[in-house]
Amino acid sequence: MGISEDIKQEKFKSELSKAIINIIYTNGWLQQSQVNLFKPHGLTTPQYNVLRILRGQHPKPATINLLIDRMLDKSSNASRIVDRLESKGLVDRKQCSGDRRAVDVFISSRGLELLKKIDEELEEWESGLNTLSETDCKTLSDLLDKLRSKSQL
Amino acid sequence: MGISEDIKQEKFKSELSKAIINIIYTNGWLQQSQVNLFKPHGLTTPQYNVLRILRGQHPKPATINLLIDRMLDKSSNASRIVDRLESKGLVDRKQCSGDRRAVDVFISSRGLELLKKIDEELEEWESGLNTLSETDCKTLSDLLDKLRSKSQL
DNA sequence: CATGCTTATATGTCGTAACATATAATGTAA
DNA sequence: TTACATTATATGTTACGACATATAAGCATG
Repeated sequence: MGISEDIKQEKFKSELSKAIINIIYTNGWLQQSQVNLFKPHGLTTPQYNVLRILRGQHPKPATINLLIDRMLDKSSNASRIVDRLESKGLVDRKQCSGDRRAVDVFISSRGLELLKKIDEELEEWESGLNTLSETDCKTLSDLLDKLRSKSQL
Repeated sequence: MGISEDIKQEKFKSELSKAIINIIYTNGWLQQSQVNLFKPHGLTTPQYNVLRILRGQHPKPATINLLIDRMLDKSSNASRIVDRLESKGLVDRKQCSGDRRAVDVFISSRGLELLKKIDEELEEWESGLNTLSETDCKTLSDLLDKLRSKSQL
């Protein structure tokens, strides 16, 4: 049971090409299982990530700019993601006192509760992923680092 | 230069958690560099993938259903992706003779030319990624397979 | 053949990424 | 202080994934 069976492709152009396809496929597999975890709680992955950043700041607020900085995929859509969290009552938005251009975003108590519940499930989820030893994990991380290192892209 | 520096996070909950974040980050890094390659040619990644499937069938057509089957991320949006390829003159759509519900999609000669050009660039791109040995690539693929194996997700 | 089920495709909605532009507040330099 | 650039956020557009529904054609069973 490897990538070959999973995507029903026997031959690959090279070992590198196979490894790259495997990274992309494994990423999809990971993301999908997280989506399945968030969905019953009415959250998307980006919404969960924003909530987590806000909890990291709690009880201090975060500006939209701070959210953009911290979101791994730095998009300029933080504003709309906060819109949706706000309409679900998971965050509050107030005009920033110091800078009237900026907006202070706070996680609400409902947001904190939801996050707590989800994070317990995430904990279980990760402990279900026990197929790799510590050494395996380190090797995997090192190889990924190496793949990205000093290549001319 | 590893994932720690890249995402500016020193501590991770576990080696597994670090490896997972590394997979997601590396995936983004790979996807982005492919997007940069396709963009000058006016193609998105899904559009490129559909074109490649069509070339695999050439000179036979593919139905929308076949495209859905082969697209790694099996969405039901093949129809709209073909719309966009058609409006760029890269594919042709004809009603299927045998089954009037189905549609035969063909890659056009312009589509074939474009794909040829892009694939030369992809070749160069992959050969720029020469930081991993054959053995490294195999180990990496094996570890990813192992991560996905018989876990209870 | 008529009825109903299934299949192939298309279309509509929502949330998102990526990108461009708009607006208002702030900072700066003459 | 006025004019201009910059910053923070919001909004608009396009393409997409995921999902639901619509429509038309084929199939199957009576």
